[in-house]
Amino acid sequence: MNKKVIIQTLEKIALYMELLGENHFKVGAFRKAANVLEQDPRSLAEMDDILSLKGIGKGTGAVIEDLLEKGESNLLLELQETVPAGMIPLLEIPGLGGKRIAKLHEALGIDSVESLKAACETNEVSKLSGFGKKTEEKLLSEIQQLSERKTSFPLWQMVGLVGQVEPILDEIEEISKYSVAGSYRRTKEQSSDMDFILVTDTPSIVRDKLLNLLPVKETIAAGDAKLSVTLELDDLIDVDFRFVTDAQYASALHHFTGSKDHNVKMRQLAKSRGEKISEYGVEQEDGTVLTFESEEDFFAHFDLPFIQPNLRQNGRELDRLKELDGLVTLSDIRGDFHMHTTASDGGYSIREMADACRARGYSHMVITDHSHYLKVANGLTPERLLSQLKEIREINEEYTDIEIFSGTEMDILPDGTLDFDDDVLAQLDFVIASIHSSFNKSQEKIMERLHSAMKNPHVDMIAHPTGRIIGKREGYNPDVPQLIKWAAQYGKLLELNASPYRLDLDKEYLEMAQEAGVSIAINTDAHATEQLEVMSIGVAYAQKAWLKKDTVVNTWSLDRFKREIVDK
DNA sequence: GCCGTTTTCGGCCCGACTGTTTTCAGTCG
Repeated sequence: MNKKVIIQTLEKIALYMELLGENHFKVGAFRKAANVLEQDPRSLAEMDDILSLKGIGKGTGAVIEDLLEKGESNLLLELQETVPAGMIPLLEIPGLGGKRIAKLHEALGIDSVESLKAACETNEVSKLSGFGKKTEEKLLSEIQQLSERKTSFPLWQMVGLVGQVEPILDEIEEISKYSVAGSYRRTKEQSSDMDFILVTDTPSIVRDKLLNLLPVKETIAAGDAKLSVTLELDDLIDVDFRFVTDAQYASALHHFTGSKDHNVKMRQLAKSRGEKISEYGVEQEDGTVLTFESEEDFFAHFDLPFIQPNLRQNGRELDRLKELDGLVTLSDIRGDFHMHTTASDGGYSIREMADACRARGYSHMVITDHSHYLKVANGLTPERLLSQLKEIREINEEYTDIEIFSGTEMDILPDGTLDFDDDVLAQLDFVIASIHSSFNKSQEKIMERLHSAMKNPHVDMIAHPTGRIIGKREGYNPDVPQLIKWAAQYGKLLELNASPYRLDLDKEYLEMAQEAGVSIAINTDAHATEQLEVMSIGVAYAQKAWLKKDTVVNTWSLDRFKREIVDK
């Protein structure tokens, strides 16, 4: 038995109970128990006190004991007999929750999306009390859209979608100030929708202008406090606009930035002090509502330091306040060690990349074009690489304010060999090894390839270690914990690729790597000068993983980088 | 279902909006 199975079982039980219309606190209790296990860093074998953890009681404890003893849960088996599995997707239909689904099941025997569709079409649903004609029509249209609509948007896509809305907000003069909120503001890998806080004294005017100016496909809700719409941007996406006054802005921004768990924690804290947090401010015991100039002031009111949006995750950030000061920040970054030039598939010359890095105030950088195996990217042959090295040495002489190192992003070939011989690698300052081919081989094979790169004394770093493209492809599924062990053993760096397409390694693994004493390099993998800017996304993501300044190689001084990496 | 340094019962974060109702339940974030 492993912890994942227990967590999944508890979550499944919650799901089935929800479908039965069970009390949502009861449903929540199972979810909470799953969450408690998930948040506990220990493995199952290390947890001798599992049944006495806060949040795990008689009911959830019995499920865990069942699983430990026989590998299955009686409760889940019973639920699965009562509730047809086809009902689970019903929860994805907007407007349907546990109560209504339970009612549909009980009254009309609805047990799947298909049977719900049929019941709507024969107008049986609108005959039920609590359901009406409008609801029936809405359900039909939602079912129609169910398969067509995307439910999550990767960060790289969100950057573009948010960028399509903001210029329209800039146009509306009645909006004095605005900010994007929600999971996008928290640098989440994927978001399901977009949230904006708008400051205005005339919400109804702003609402009407938004409805006119935006590509609205459907209006979900339109009140004086909020407007919810489905927009037809590059994709169909739901967007929430909240209208607040200037005084309410900080509280609203905090509230709608979330995460939900973070907010729950903050509210519990407020409650323990006799206060009440809402999106409009902090209500005192005498009923007066305090508002704040900024989120900083809001946190300060609770004697807390500013907790930046990307750290507002599962609520445990409130227990890690001591770590806040030591986290890596963008201003700590002194260099970028993975970028391409026109020599392979980049868009700019060495000089242009160097000037862009100087403009960012970096003290050092590494040029790392692809190696010859990667034909599609015009990878460099050994000859071209060595001639580039000469060129870099010469250009480097011209600059006094930045040190340009010569490197490569070398392919690890499908058979596990490396794309350059040791005598070539020995001449370079910095060697990245990456997998760009044969993704679909067994994990064992992939690990053999990675191990062969790790063992090579000239290799300094493994780039984008899992090969994932967020929301598009999984990558090559390496055994990352093992990779981290090797990195510690052989003294190699692992990359946090800062591209919003990648964010690879994942934050969970970054935390594990830091724990194991492995140093991380945050790199943009820039193929153009403007892509050097995604460093800020990389750093924000590193903070989500609680990476300390010293863990991140990019914060090291030029001297230390030379000593511990280049001259190693 | 879980929890308790006011509690072993009665809370559990809080508010907006809609549709179906005649004052509110359900859903959502």
